Amino acid sequence: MGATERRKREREVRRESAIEAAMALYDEEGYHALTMEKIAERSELSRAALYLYFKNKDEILISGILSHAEYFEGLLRKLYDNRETFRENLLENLWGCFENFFAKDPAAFTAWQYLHQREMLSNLAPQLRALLFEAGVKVVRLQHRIVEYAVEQKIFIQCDHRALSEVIWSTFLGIVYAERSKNVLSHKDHMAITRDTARKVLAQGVLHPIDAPDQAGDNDERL
Amino acid sequence: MGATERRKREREVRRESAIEAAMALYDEEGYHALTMEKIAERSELSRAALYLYFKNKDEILISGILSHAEYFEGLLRKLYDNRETFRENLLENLWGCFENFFAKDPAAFTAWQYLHQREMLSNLAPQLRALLFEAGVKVVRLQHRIVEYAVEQKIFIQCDHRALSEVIWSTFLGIVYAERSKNVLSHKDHMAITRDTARKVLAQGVLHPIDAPDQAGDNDERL
Amino acid sequence: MGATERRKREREVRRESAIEAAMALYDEEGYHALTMEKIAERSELSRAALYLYFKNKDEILISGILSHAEYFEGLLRKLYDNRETFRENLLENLWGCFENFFAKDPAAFTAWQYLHQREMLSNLAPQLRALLFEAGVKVVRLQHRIVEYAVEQKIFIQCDHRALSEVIWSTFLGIVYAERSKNVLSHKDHMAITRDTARKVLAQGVLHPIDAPDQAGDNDERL
Amino acid sequence: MGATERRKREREVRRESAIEAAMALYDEEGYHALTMEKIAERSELSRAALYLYFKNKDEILISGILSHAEYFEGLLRKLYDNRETFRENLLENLWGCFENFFAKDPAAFTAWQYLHQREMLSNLAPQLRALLFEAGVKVVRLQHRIVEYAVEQKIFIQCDHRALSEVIWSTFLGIVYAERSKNVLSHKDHMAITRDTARKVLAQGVLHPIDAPDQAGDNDERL
DNA sequence: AATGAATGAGGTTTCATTCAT
DNA sequence: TATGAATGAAACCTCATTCAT
Repeated sequence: MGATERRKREREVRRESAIEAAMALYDEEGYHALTMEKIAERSELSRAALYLYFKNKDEILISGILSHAEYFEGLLRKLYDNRETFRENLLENLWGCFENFFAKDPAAFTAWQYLHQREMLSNLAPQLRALLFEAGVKVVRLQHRIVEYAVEQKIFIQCDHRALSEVIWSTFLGIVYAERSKNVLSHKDHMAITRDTARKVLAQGVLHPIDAPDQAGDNDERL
Repeated sequence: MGATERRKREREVRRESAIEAAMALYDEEGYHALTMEKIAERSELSRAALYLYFKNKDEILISGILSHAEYFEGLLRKLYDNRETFRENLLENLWGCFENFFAKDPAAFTAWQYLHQREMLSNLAPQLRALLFEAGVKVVRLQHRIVEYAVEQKIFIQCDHRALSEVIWSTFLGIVYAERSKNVLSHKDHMAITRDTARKVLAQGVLHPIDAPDQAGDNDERL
Repeated sequence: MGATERRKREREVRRESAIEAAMALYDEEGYHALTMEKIAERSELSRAALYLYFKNKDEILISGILSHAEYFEGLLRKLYDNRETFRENLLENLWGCFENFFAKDPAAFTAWQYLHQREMLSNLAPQLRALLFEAGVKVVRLQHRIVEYAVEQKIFIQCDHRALSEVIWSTFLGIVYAERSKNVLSHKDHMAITRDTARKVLAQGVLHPIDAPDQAGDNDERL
Repeated sequence: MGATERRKREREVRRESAIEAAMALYDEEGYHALTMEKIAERSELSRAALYLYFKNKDEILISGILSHAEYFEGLLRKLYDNRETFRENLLENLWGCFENFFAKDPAAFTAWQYLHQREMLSNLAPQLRALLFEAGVKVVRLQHRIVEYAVEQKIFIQCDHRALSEVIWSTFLGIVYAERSKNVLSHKDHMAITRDTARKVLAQGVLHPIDAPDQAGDNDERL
């Protein structure tokens, strides 16, 4: 029994190490350069062993993504459950969820988004596609409900709440992608400024102008 | 002479058709599923013929991307050259450039952004990487200069112009990526609303509040 | 343990069989007709399996050549170490080394010489080129030292020892090449006579005529 | 008529330039790296044009070789016809023929020998093989007859004349091959010494020692 | 449970040769 | 006569996955 337990634990450890390896490789070289051999080497497992823990290559990446998504879902749920407490800070905190989601594992974040793209989903095995899809729906719904509340409460500007929800997410997503291609011009140190600017711009654009006169000057404090 | 001319024209046509095929396939199945065989089949050329027009697979995609980028650069340059005319409409028009860039060939737009990602650039042949990089630098610089002007002229909010430039671009980029993954939840018809909302939010967030009291109400008209 | 050992042995056997196949094919059809498919077929391995044992095509051939070269080096070293014992028989024994080197694996001998040609070396992957080059330098040096000793000791004629060394080798090499093109005219049975004649001529040309009067008559016995 | 003549001449010029290109490439990169494209480029003809002058790739090389062989045959024939005049100088002059054959076009010489190898001959189209074979037989026969005469006349040592003929040729051939692989160790300037040594050794080994006492000292003058 | 070995399927690229003009 | 264009055939190599042990 103790032995069975230990076995299970060990199994989990190895699964985890495979996932980590896959994610790191995805981050460094991209999806199309991911090979079982590299994953095996990096995780110090044999290539064949990977098939003991995962049905196929995609499952490795997707396993990692899904557990990461659960974490994200947890963050959003907590925010939603306490929506009444946060009120004016809802945008700030939603943005914080995204940052958190990203910061915890940037590669998993990117992979999550990457695999959700139409053309990637369509290439996946149906079963994996379904899993990913479901997870996506869950977090999007949750996020929409948060924004819906904020719009109803006139905390955010008045408009279609789903659209607004997408816009907030997109702003964050765009920043991440832009950073991902910014050996092109900007400097590392510039990224922090960019993100900050994004938050500011978004706050000014999204938050309902309760006290119009104050707006311009106060932005920093609100978000 | 006519013959030589016709030959050249035909050659161009076939190059074009290969590029189109590659782009369409990229759009449908993603970079990693792109094969010479599929490109050949789709463009009704033989696999070997493709090598008459391009040195290798990546060059096909990148050729398409670069000519598309030139178009984009043209748009931005025109905007920059006429920046004094546009003034208050600079944001609207910059966003319009992005929309235009995207609308003209969504697949090429996506490929452009995709290949600019760190891990993709690093996997490219050095020569192709250089081409792509250069093209990227050009448009980014141009865009930065436009925003720089708008910030100086107090048309946009006061802040680091490069950061603001990235934010505007990121917002658009994020929208595109979000749409690209939205079999997940939203409907086609919803996308229009989302984009519109993005423009609105961005305008409110970016444009300098000249007449603070009017601001909230006027946004719709301005952008 | 036994299993690991057996695995290793099996691995060695298959490597060997691939090398043999490659060498036989080289012998029959020449370097430029060598293909992985043929090697695979002949060695009863799959094409992919060959890549388990060797990095690429050339490595197969060169592996065979190098181990063959080591054998040759061993022969030369033994001769050099016992040079004082052999003395008058040094030429005979040097020639014997060549014969031995050749006889043990004629195809490997030919391949060795073939790949050492300028134009072939320059087409090889740098790493393989280096290996081959090194091996070449080793045996040439050793051979030069043997001849150097014989010249110093006035066993061979007085002249630049490196040049003389080359000449002895060249005579043997030339015979091999000539035989290799002698479906042209001669008969198999004629080759033995030719080789014998070569030895005789070389002995008469190279050995120092200590007792001039005896020389002509004694040659046969000496070599 | 003049026109026809001119055409023919032009044709010949282009054939020649193709052959030269092929030979130069063979020399620089080896047989297996020879491509029609490279030949075309170097000879400033189009790839298709090459097929107007030659039936296939091998024919280009072989055409060059054959005309070169005719030159060699001429040299040998002259030597044979004047054998009675040359007598003691027969070896020297035979060696001279070889040197001449080689010096006039080293690449063609090497190609000649290379294609005569068993495995190369067997890969050639039958018709080309026949041509090459015939040419080979011609020169070998001639050379054998020269040596036969010298043996009969007791100018050369007494032994099977065909074997001796091969040995002389082999010595020269071996030198050429050895030089061809001598980036390995020796220096350019060393080659002259080597060749000279070869001549000396061969002379001492082959010429009949008419006046035994003189032999050792006189070698240099005789050859 | 674990893994070294094996491989079929498939990818990119090259090239001798043909053909339409 | 000359050639740009085209391609079938084949080469090298890779990799996800299976299998025997």
